[in-house]
Amino acid sequence: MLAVSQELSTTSYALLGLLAFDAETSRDGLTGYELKQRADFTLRFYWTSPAMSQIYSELGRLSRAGYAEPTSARQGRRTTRRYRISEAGSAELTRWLADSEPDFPVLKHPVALRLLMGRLMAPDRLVGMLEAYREQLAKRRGELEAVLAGLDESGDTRYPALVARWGLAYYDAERDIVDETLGRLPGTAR
Amino acid sequence: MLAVSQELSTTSYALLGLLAFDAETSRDGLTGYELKQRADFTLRFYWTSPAMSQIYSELGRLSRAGYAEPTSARQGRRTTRRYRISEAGSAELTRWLADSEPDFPVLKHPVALRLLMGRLMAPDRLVGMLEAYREQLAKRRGELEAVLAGLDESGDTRYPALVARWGLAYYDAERDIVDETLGRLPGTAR
DNA sequence: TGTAGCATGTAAGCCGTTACATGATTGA
DNA sequence: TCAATCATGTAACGGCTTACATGCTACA
Repeated sequence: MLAVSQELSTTSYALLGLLAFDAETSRDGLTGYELKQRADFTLRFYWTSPAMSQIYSELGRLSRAGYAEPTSARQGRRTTRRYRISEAGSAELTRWLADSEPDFPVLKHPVALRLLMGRLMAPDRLVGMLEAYREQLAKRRGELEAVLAGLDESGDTRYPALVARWGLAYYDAERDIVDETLGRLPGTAR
Repeated sequence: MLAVSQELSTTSYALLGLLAFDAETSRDGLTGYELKQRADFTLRFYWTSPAMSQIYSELGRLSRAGYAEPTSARQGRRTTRRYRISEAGSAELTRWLADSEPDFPVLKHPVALRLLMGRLMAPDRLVGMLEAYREQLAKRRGELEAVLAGLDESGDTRYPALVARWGLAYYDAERDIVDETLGRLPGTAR
């Protein structure tokens, strides 16, 4: 397909990046389903892991733009498609990384938002909310640690490992802030 | 208007929270324009500051739900509307804070996303990107510090102040992580 | 035999943005 | 008198989610 040079969304580039990484180790490419699994292991922590339906529509978009190449395989009356990054796709991804200026991160923090209105909450509810968040953080941290354990910090996954360490440090910082906030909460003698 | 009890979006509740806070100090309520300014001072750091057009549509929604009360004032051939939170709005906000479980925060981090694909970037471009981010962080931190300076840490703005400290600690942690990452980058003897 | 995991897709709809259109007030 | 700021809204559209529909494969 013809690539009418229109910028893709960041999520599209993120998925293209997963295809690019896969191309280095595998020959066959990825199915939409597999791509979703990779996204759950990486993108989820620093971006978003798109819904399955979006994965499929992005793969369609990338194909139409000529950045991904599908190979179809029949099985029964169903088609399984595997997608590989194309030459044009590699070039475009590299160009995007070289040219585009990253926006400042966007944080949507429902816990901090509620704390902002802490005056309208019962004190113990506030404490409970922060403690629940602390637990969720610990769980997330564990998941990310498991991801890091599967990465080679000096091989071809050195950058993903660097980002995983970033994430771990972020979760640790959040935990510390939660603890400090709990200590500063009025009426808590913790 | 009749309140058909349907949950609002988090952004709606955030704006309702700003109206609730205003009600404690002022009598007249806020215009959409003023609400946007409040959002830029608070919500921006932990959530998002909605576009003007969304502010107006949310105010319409809150009015229709009976959670906000507009007072119209003619001036020339134009109408200026001020919105106050209603009794029902206060009740609903309190209910939401008491009942709803906050989702885990969502972070969309374009810098970390690009670092993930660091292999495909020129080393000095990568360093430049991180240094630029470091500067943006310092700027944001300054803005938030200015906000905190206008808050009373033991009065009725104690919770906003708590959240501002949270934000400052977060920016500091990010700065530290950037520095550490720069040190771990291959080929940099910093 | 039935259910869990692999696999693909469409439709409807919400949230939020940018672009556009308009007008009032204040001060340089 | 011109620009900036205050002020309100509509239209078009993109990104993303949930709900829904469908089918294959392995295994308990």
